[in-house]
Parts: sequence; C-alpha cells; structure tokens
Amino acid sequence: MKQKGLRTTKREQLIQAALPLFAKNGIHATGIDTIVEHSGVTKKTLYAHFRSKEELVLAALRHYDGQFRNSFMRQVERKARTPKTRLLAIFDVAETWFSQQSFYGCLFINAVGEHSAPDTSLRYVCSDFKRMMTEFIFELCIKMKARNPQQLAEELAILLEGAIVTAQVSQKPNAAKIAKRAASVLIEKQRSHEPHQE
Amino acid sequence: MKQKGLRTTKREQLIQAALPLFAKNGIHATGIDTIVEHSGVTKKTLYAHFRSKEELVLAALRHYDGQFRNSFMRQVERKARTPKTRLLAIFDVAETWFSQQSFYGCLFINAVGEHSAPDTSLRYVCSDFKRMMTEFIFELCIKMKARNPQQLAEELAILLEGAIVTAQVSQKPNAAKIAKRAASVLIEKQRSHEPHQE
DNA sequence: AGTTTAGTATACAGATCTGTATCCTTTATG
DNA sequence: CATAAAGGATACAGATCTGTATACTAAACT
Repeated sequence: MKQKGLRTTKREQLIQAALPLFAKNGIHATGIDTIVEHSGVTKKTLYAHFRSKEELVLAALRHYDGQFRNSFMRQVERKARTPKTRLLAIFDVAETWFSQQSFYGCLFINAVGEHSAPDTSLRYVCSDFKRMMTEFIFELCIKMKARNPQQLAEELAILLEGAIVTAQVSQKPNAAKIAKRAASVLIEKQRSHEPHQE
Repeated sequence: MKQKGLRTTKREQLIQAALPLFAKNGIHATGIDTIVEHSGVTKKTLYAHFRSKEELVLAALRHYDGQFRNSFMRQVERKARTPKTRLLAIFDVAETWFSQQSFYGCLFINAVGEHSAPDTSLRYVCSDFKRMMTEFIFELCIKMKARNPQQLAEELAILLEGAIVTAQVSQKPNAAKIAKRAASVLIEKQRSHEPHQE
C-alpha cells in the first residue's frame, strides 16, 4: 500500500496541472489529454483517481478554493492590523493578484460563465467560495463596529467582484485602486464615532 | 439578387439563434450543429454567411453589443430625467435584467472568461463594450457636475460589474439594490454644492 | 520469494466538432 | 421562359474529446 499524504500524490499532481489550464483556457476548452501531458501522469492513472472529467474539475475547484482563500486572507492580515485598514488592504492584495501575468480573472466566475445549470455541485462550490469571501469581509466589518456590517460587507464584496472583472476584461489592474477609493468612502460612512480602541 | 435588409435576413436569423445559446451554454460548448438546428437554416447557408464559427461569434457579439447598450440606455433615460437620478436608475434597470430567467450574466464577461488570449478581435469587442458603458456613465457624471467625474464613473462602473457577477454567481438579483445604495453614497460624496438647475 | 497494487505506454471505441461536398429545390430577375 | 443565385437536406472528411482496454513494469507488503 502506498503512503497517502506523504510528498505529492498523483491526485495532487493532476489537480496542480489542471488548475492553470482551466484558468487560462477555460474548462470546456481544456481536454483530458492536455491535462495528462502537463501532469506527467498517464490517462489511466487519472481515471483511477477521478471517475470523470467533471470529478476532476470539482476536485480542482475545491482545492483552489481552500488554497486561494487561505493565501488571500493571510496576505490581508499581514498587510494591516486593524479591521478598518485590513478592509482596505483587501484591495491592495487584489491589485498584486491582478498584476500577475498568470491572472485570468476569478476561476469561479469563469466556471459559472461556462456552466449555467443551477443546483449543481460546481455551482455550489463557486457560490460557496463567494459566500465565504463575503463572510471574511463581514467579520472585519463587525470588528470595526460598522453601523450596518452586513450591508457594508455586501457592498465591499461587490466592489471586489467588480474590480476583478474590470481588471480581467479591460486589462486594468488599477481597477483595484479605484475600488479601494470607493471602499474607503463607504467605510467612512459607516464609521462609529466611538473612541479608537487601538 | 436577393433584397438585403428587407425582413429578416438569414444572417440575422443565425445571430439571433446563436446568441441565447452562447449566453446559456457558453461559446465553446455551443456547436455549429446546435446553432443550425435552432436557426431553421442549414449548415451550408451558415458557412455562406460566415467563414468560420469565430466569425459568427464575433458578428453575434457585435450585434448584441449595439442591441444591449441601446436598450439599456433607453430604459435608464426613460426611468429618470436628471443626471443624478439616471445614475441611480442604472441599478434599477440592472435589477430587472438580473431577474429575467434568461439571465446568465454578462455575455462579454463570460466570453472573456473563455478566451484569455489578449489582442484578439473578440477581446476588443468585449473591452470596447465595457468602455462604452463606462462612457455612458461618465457623461452622466459630467452632467451632474461631479467633482471628479472620471473617478466617479469608474467607481460606478465597477459597482455595476460587481452586481452583475454577484447576481450571476450567487443568484441574488438584489445585488443591484446593494450596489445602488453604495452608488448613492459615492454620488452624494461628489455632489457639487451649487444650486439645483432643475 | 511471491502476490498484489499502482503506474506507464499506447491503442482504441464511440461520440462530437468544424468545415466541405453533393445533389436537389426554390426563387428572383433579365 | 430561362438562367443563375440562394437555400435545403444530407453525407462525409478529419480532427478532437471522453473514457476504456491491453500489455508491460516497478514497487510494496506478507
């Protein structure tokens, strides 16, 4: 029996090979053969780990979900210390993301664009990703004692989505800066006039 | 010689059949045969009017570009009369758009998600659509005498994009309402304190 | 040592996709 | 009327896609 979880498994190799292909070329346009070539693994092994392409797509999206959110949130928390500045730092982290040459927009937005059928596993993974990103923002809004944290969180989440899409479609990484400015206005508007706590 | 431009041409039939399929299933997932079936036209006629699938895609996107912007702007102008209220009306029009059961997000955003290669005709059509939508917003910002109309226009455009994507991915048409509230805050912040002119 | 398991390499079946060719029918216009 | 253009119906060529089958190899555990 092979040791599972030590080093990189074939499963992970396949996911790591598939993700950039899905991001760059889309899911439908990425064939199994292409994934196999980039993974250094044979087609038979792929189908030993995943029952179908759809299963591989789901596993890849779920993997990316955890990976991306963890990395994104850590970067935000490293860049700033107070809730308010962290909310603004979101857009700084976004800008460095947009500026990478491997930036092809949000994987989940693009996946939904290719899969309109509702109530599918793929759609749940995508909407859940967005829900958890919004929750991350929401908790920062709570901590900064916003007057209406739910509303502010949803507004900032929409600004972030808009910045992503604008950076992608119009190839303007500085959409993040514009969104940040708008965010600061919205945040100030919800600022409680209590004494600073830190 | 057939009369061109009278009644509906075969060309237009094909485009009108292709557009909802591209919107619902994506471009790569929509085959020529499917378009042919829905158009009531044969494959030979399709290739008599378009040299390739890519040409048909481009023609369909360009057609939709004009059609959508015209309809959208007219609705905004019918819903409100002053520049400021028209800027807000954008999000009301967006909400009725999001609420249609045939809403599958923005065709151009989805198209870019499937076609990452830059400097292609398809990408130009998509980014030009977004540029012209932003220009429409920009002119309203000028007319309402915003302090920094360029900045306000870009902020509102990002809010609109974010609302579209949120309505699509999370299936929340009321993302438009949230974006509208944020927009009103940003607009008020840029309001010139001159006497009303109407 | 021997057996099982995971993996490689490769061929292949069946479906689907783009684009072309063939043959026939309709229709418009000189 | 006659001729040419447009279109319908359908088959097909060649490529690609998903998923499976076959044959061989390397490694692990008993």
